[in-house]
Amino acid sequence: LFTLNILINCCCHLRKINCGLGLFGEVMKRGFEADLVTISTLVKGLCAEGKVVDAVQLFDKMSERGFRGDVFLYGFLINGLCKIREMGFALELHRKMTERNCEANVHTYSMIIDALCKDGLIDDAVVLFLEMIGKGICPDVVVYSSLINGLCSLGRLRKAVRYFDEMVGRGIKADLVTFNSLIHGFCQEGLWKDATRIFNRMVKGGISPDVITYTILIDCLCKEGKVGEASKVLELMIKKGKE
RNA sequence: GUUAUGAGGUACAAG
Repeated sequence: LFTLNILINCCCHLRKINCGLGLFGEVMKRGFEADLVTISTLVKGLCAEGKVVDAVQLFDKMSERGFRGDVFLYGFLINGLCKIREMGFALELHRKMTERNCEANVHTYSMIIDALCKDGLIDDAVVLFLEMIGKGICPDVVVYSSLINGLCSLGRLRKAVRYFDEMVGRGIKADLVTFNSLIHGFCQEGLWKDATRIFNRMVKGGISPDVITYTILIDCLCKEGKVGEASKVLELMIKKGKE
């Protein structure tokens, strides 16, 4: 069975999930029982090729036979469903997971919260966020950044800043992605001065801007017609790159 | 011994 699992994994890496499924069928016929790793590997492979629906079906079929998944397997499925924006199914699976005594973790919540934010369903995301805290699961920088990013893309900057402060208040350090999201949010509203202020705060906090940070600022400044400012940022970037 | 140095967050452009 270990051999089978390794072979299936090879198929997945080669993006040949059908070969993996073939092996799986062959071995099942010979009376072997697939285990958690077999199913997880197949599910992951299917999701990687965008065949999320097949992955869910496989999982359901195995579940009928008494198979029990773990948080990781549920995580793979939820990840797949979130990527294709099947949030109804993702939420349902998340609920089922809990019912089956498989506790959700920060990753499963994170994937769902992020996907809801991307769909502009911030309020639903916040419900999940509160539910998570209620269960004693601590949101991390990724969860907060997802919310902040979601709020920023809707232009709800006040709220975004509130979550930022709440996060810092909890002792969670904002990272590069968090700052990039905030800077981008302010830029989108044309508030490039505030964006620059946040940029400076980030640098003071010891976080080095990356190419994305500079792209956000330069893009925004150019679109605002502040080409002079933009070239200053560009120069700064080049100078920093040489340090 | 296997999925597993494992699953989650940010820009522009392209499509």
